[in-house]
Parts: sequence; structure tokens; C-alpha cells
Amino acid sequence: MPKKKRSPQRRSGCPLNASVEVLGDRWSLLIIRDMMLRGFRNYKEFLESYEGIATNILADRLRKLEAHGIIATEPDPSDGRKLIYSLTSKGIDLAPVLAEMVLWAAGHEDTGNQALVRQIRKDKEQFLTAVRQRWAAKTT
Amino acid sequence: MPKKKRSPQRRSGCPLNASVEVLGDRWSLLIIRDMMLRGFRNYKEFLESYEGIATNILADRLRKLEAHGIIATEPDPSDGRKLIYSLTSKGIDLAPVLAEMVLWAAGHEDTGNQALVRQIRKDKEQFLTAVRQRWAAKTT
DNA sequence: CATATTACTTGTTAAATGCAAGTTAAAATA
DNA sequence: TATTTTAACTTGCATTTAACAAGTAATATG
Repeated sequence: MPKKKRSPQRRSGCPLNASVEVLGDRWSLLIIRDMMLRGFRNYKEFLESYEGIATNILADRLRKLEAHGIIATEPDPSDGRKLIYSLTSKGIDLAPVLAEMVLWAAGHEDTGNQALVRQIRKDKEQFLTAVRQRWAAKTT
Repeated sequence: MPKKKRSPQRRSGCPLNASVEVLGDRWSLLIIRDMMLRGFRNYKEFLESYEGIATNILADRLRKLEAHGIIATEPDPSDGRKLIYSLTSKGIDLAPVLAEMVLWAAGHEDTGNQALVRQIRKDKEQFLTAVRQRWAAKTT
């Protein structure tokens, strides 16, 4: 069962507010996207991602995401300089949120990556299953 | 058919990034929640909402949400001082995003409003239908 | 007419973000 | 083995955004 951390300085107990406090900034969800959909697993990959996050902001967001239990960190056994970042089950559970945000933007804003949009539209459940399986394969 | 505005200064064409650029801050989704779930329709109600938004930030977010076509503004015929804010169909289409964010936080964070969570869990589609109908009733 | 209400704006201060450069440890290369 | 590269950061500083407090203009109410 998932452990739920009590957060004393929450603005309110509303679950939407909790999500906003954890994810409501300009970078966190993009990092999660890169892990979930592109399989990124280390610092340099995130840094080079298209939107261009600054290195201090990336370090800060990775720290916060780990503190919230959304990602986990482990040393790379094949390279002592690298760390491997991975999504926890709490992080993988964000797949439906990402999926709905993608569908909303694809329907109302001018966006690209139609392949992804089509995949999600075709069958949402199947998309979620694919994400989970993809992740399970990587971590085993 | 919805009109899709071209945004020249987007960081990328990724639809998730588009959503993050429009909604990725600490207040926008809470304002939308207040309209969608609590039926708030004017400035003072938003201001008095539990999380305590500052008045200049509220004015700024309402302006931006309107510019993005998520909400609409009209004068209140019964009181010349008031404006009535309402969700557009683009705004109502955010219901699935909000629903998934509520479910995620309810499952992984320490939150309240279990009535809402139960309602969404019970039947997601029914929840969405209820939101849409509730809104249609108000605007007609 | 006096007071109150609504939807704001205008300072000012504090915090978050962005940019450039520097640091440390490990790995690859000459 | 000495030197160079690479990875994952940190540090310092400028800029942008958010928060807090106070004020204002246009109604409305008593």
C-alpha cells in the first residue's frame, strides 16, 4: 500500500491542490514525460531535452521529485559518474494525467507529435498498459 | 470545430508542453476547479477561495485564461460592478485532466474531500457527464 | 448623500527562474 | 600514467514572477 506523506504547509486539503503543489510548475511534468515516454534515465538526457531546462533548475526538480517519491535514484553500476533516475509506481501512476493533458492540448492548441496523440486517442487503456509494461521491462 | 491558436514562442510542439505552458502554475487549475466544481462565477468568490490567491495574481490569471479561450467574461445584467466568468467548452474539456489529478493525489498524497474523490472513482464518465450538464444548466 | 461593495491597479518586497561559469569525481584517451 | 573528457552537479548574479499591503473607480445600498 502506498505511504501518504502528511504535508503540514499545504494551502488546503483539496486533492487537486495537492497535485498542483507537487506538479504545478513549468518543468516537473516535462521531466516525467521524458522518463515515461522517451525512456530518459540520466541527467544529461534531461538537460538536452528539447525545451532546454537550466542545469540548476533540473537539479532542483529532480531533488523535489525524489523527495515526493515520484522518482528514485540509483548509481549506474557501469559508470561511476552516472546516476540512474527511474519512475516509482507513484510516478507511473501519473500516466493518466499526462494522457489527458496531451489529449486536451491536441484538441485545443496547435501542437505536434501526432503519433503520440493518435496512440493515446486510439485506446487510452492500451496506452496506459503500454507505459506500465515498458517501465516494468526496463526496471527488471 | 475548435480554433487552434498558433503560439510562436512555445518551447516545443509537444502537446504536453502546450498544456504545461498554459496550465503549469500554482493557481490556474484551482480557478478552473472553483468554476467547474464549485460553480464560482465572479472575482470575489475566487478571492475568498480557501487557498487564498492574491488579488493581482487572480486578475492576471483570469486575463490569461480568457486570452487562452478557457474562460469567458460577460457583464452581470443585475449588477453593473460584477462580471460573470464562465468556462468555455475548451475549459469544460479540462474535466478529465482535473479528474485524473484528483485521483492521483487521492491515491498518493494525504488529502481531504473524500466525497469528491468517491464520486470520481465511482464512475469517471458519469462524473464528466455531470460536470458538463451542470455547466449547461447554468449557462442556459 | 454617505457608506459599502466589486473588481480591480499600483507600489514594494520576496522568491523563483534563467544564464554563465566553475567544481569534483570518474572515465576515456594519448 | 598523464591528460583530456564527460557527467552531474554548484555558485553567483541578473531577470522575471509571485506575494503582500494599500489604494482607486464605478456601482450599489441605506
